[in-house]
Amino acid sequence: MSISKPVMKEILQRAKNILDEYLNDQNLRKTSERYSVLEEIYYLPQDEHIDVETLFLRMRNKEYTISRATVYNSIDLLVECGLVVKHNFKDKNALYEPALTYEHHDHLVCNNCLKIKEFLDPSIEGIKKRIGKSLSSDIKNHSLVFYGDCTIENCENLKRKEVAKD
Amino acid sequence: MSISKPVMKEILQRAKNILDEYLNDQNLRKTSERYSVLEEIYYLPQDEHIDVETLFLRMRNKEYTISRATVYNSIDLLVECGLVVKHNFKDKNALYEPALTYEHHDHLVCNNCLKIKEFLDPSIEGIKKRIGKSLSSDIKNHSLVFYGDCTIENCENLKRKEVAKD
DNA sequence: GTATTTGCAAACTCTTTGCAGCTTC
DNA sequence: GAAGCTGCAAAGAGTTTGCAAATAC
Repeated sequence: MSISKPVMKEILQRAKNILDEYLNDQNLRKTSERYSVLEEIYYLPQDEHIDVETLFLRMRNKEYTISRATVYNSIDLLVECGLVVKHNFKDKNALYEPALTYEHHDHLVCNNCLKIKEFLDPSIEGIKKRIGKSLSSDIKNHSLVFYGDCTIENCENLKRKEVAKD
Repeated sequence: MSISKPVMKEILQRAKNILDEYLNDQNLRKTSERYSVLEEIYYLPQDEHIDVETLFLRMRNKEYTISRATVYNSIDLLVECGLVVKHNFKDKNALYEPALTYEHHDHLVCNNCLKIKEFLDPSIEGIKKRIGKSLSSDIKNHSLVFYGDCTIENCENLKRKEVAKD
């Protein structure tokens, strides 16, 4: 399920090529910031998603001297050209992940520890087809999120701790 | 598919009873604001969803003298006790709808006119069961949203208009 | 009567905007 | 060199918080 480093590099290269092409087509400039943000997001391990602030701080702690505004701008551009996926999970900031790395997948969020797991179930495609037909829509993409309680593992109940009053 | 007025009243009454019970159980107070917000949300026609600001203004334009903060508080409480559902559609404010009125359903958002349609497809339950088992989670609820382009009707391309530069 | 809830305004968080200076083409 | 992009700080939008006054129990 996880991806080896050489394969990872290859995927990142593919992503950069797509970005090249997109920037060319749209007559936009190839700034180093745009490629850095792309890289940073593509280096995320599976099951990990990142918000703008964390990404900004992480890049600042490295050699980059990027600004928050540029992170926002670049990330929007990457979402637009389909290289990055944006998620709006319930009661969380917007979270981002690479679009090309892992097969298309959906998400399960634990109500207690807030951990996010990924899964894949092909029958969602059937629903998509049926509904697209019956509601006259050319369905381009979807977001499927399950919310539940971990039944095994050390689920930490972060949320409950937060809410606890004493 | 739509609900007659007498049935509507009955559903609202049922919602109020559940709220009564919840407030009793939690030792919270039965304030008129909480019931007014519930009512206002339950009066929404099908396919309509409301955000906090619109709800606040709508109530202010009626006989109510509710504050924004109270709308936020009440609505959170109603979500907690399961009477109201909160949605985080892509690039939209949080939107709310009644939980008891129509059968559980999912949503299709048009990428262009931003209209929201509702649909029902039972096979989502199968996916839920399978994934809950394989990822060891007691899945309580889900959010399924399709994003597409209307293929018929007068789809107004609101979004494209907004983005247009000339 | 006491504790909770409300209303208001101020604070906070996340995101966008305006603009001078820098970079890409 | 012109247009686009960046960085910064300030502004905006949506939401939360603190506190005095009002209300439920």
